[in-house]
Order: sequence, then structure tokens, then C-alpha cells
Amino acid sequence: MERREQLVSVAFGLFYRYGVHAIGINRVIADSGVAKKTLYTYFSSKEALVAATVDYRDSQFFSWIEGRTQRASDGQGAIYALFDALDDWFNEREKLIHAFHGCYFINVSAEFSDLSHPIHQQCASHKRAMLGLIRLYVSRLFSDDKTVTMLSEAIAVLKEGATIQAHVMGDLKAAVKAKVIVTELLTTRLGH
Amino acid sequence: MERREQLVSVAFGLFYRYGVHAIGINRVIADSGVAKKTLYTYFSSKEALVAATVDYRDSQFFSWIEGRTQRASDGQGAIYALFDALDDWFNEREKLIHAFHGCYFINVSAEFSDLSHPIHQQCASHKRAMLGLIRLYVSRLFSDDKTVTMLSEAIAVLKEGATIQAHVMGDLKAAVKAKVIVTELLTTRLGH
DNA sequence: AGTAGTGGAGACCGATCTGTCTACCCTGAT
DNA sequence: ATCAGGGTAGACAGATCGGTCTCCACTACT
Repeated sequence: MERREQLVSVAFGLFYRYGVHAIGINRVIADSGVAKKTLYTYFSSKEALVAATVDYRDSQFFSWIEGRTQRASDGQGAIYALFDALDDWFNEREKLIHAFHGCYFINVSAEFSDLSHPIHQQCASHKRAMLGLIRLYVSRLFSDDKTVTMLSEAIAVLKEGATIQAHVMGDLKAAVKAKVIVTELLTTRLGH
Repeated sequence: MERREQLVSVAFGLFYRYGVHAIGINRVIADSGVAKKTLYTYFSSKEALVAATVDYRDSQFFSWIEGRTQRASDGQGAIYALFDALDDWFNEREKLIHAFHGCYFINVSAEFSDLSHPIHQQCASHKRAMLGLIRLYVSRLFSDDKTVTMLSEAIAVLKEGATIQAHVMGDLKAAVKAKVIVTELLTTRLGH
């Protein structure tokens, strides 16, 4: 594997599991079998490495969700597929994604709390991208723009809430419960 | 002020804003004007201090929410008051509670990711207590046990999701949006 | 007035932090 | 065979970490 990719992958695994500030650069290089000098040729600082792990997780997570949802035949199926994917993630039935330790972007945002911080902004961007994907599917079901916006945001909120419940309380059924609410929101509008 | 209380209050403020692992014990004592030895007479370790800040925030936050909700005349009003309180919190219109940097229990859970860790368990307990409070209000509206459980969990998920959206994306209207969904969930069942 | 106890200031310990730099090794091209 | 480039190992620097300990000033009680 490329050394840079190796570093980012290992660093992500450690930061995700233990937190960014709890993991030192020495641990990252020890676990990835790379010299410290090599790390600093690829990344100018630890923060640059953190930024790379956020990018890494962003594309990894987004393409995983995209893959799980886009084979659905219609918008409704795609939304349901999203929560099925979450359910597999929480219950660790998915090999394509790391073992569940909450949402990396939420975790990182907690450690870089200031919204204006570049790394926090990266996390916000990921969430905006996810909201965009959700909106794409919802717009296949409804034409009214306000309805699409409202439902997309509702689904996004339920996704975040379910992830938190799964992580903080260990509620492994959080995705299923959220899906029930989503179903209700969609069907009351589809059946009018 | 009591020295112990002073330490916990200052430590909470720092941990909440910057993260637990990003703040050293030296910063805590410098900001609270207390000698290091004094800190270690009250707390056996940094982790014990962290545990105390979680307890501190737990009672502070819970009693704040309780105060904001229990003056409502009925269960529905109490649920709405909850989201009004969240809205004030996100938009920093509430002096009783610290400036908004996300949910402390979510943030701390991210840094102590292992569910079995005592500090993570404290956070889970807080969330269970909040769920219990919500359930109390919902049970005043509905008698069917399954309905009460389902709605309580739905409201809790929406509360967590809104908090995340407010913190990660900076969506200051997250509480209002969540309240709209809660209203829909309640009224469709009340009006049948 | 003398004494006991509390807490502040901060030295100190060993470990670890981010980041730099030297010294060596190995490989591939000339 | 020689040399250059890129990588490794790891020493090193200066700061900070969590935690212990000493010294001293102040207060309160007898």
C-alpha cells in the first residue's frame, strides 16, 4: 500500500476509536510501521493528518452509503436502504466500514468545537453532502420544494439522532426505530 | 464558593469548550486559582475530576430542562417547552446554561468511546434519565404503553439529532425544525 | 502567644507530546 | 562500482502531561 494511504488509514482507525487528542503521532507511526520523518514529508503537522483522515472517512462513508442506496428502485426504497445500512453499521454486520464507534464527524466536531475551525468545517461539509444525497432521493418522491426540504432535514435529523442513541446509549435498534418514524412521515404524505 | 465546586465548574467549562483530552490539569488549576495539591485532595485523578464534571452537568442540565418543562399545563405543552428550551440553548438566549458547544455527554462519549467505560456509562445514564423525563410527559397524553415508548424514543432521537445539527452544521433552527416533526407525530395520534 | 492545620505556589518526577535532525541502509540507475 | 534518493531508526529539543512533594503563609483555636 502507498505509505500515505497507509498512514491515513491507520491514523483514522486510532483517532476514530480513541479520539484525536488521545492519540499521539508516535502511536500512529508505531502502528503503521513508518518513520516519523516520512509522516512529516507527507503531512506538515498532526492537524494536516487529522484533516486527511476526515477526508478519507468522508469519501469512504459517502460512497458506502451511496452504494447501499442507489440500487434501490425508487426514492422511498433508497431512504429505507439508508436506515438498513445504518442498522448493519450499528450492529457491525458491515465489513466495508470500520467497527462502530459513533460518527467520526460528530466525534471530531466535539474535539474541534469551534464551528469556524477548518476541521470542524470539513465535518459540516460532510453532513451537508449527506443531506444533499438524502434530498436527491426525497425529491424523487415529492415535487413541492418545501416538502422536499422539510422531509430531507427530518430524515437527516433522525439519522444523526439514531447514530447518537446507538453510540451513547448502546441502543442497537436505533436505526430500526428511526426507520419507523421515517416511514410514518413519508406514508402520511404519499397517501394523501 | 466552595473550592471543590469551583474546580468542577471551571473544569466543566474548559472540558466542554475544548474537550477533555485537550485540557490539562495545569490549565484547570490556573483558571480556578487553586493549588494542584488541593485538586488532588478532592479528586484522586483527572478521570475522577472528569466524572465529577459529568455529574455536575447532569444535574445542572436535567434540572434546567425540568424547570422549563414542568410548568407546562399538560404533557403536550411540556414536550413543546422542551424544544423551546433547546432553541434558546442553541441560540444562546439562556443564561442559566453555558454557551452552546454541543451536548457535553455526546462530546465526552466521543472521547471515552468504549460503552463499558465508567464515564461513558455516566453519559448513558444521563440520556436514560432524560428519556425517563420525556416518557413522563408523553404518558400524560397516551395510555397505550407501546405508543408511549415509541413516541418517547422518537422525541429523544429528535432531540439528539437537533443538538447534533445545531453543533456540527451550525443550524440554529434545528430545534424549531425538530419541534415541527414532534408536533406532527403527536397530533396525528391525538386527533384520530 | 503558641500551635495545629489548611491551602497556595511551585519545584520536581518520569512520561509523553509535536516536530526536527542526524546517521545509516537499501535499492535502482548510470 | 559508484552514487543518489528515499526510507528507517531513533536521538534530540522544548513543551506539557498527570501526579507527588516540599515549603511557606495565613487562619483559628486554645
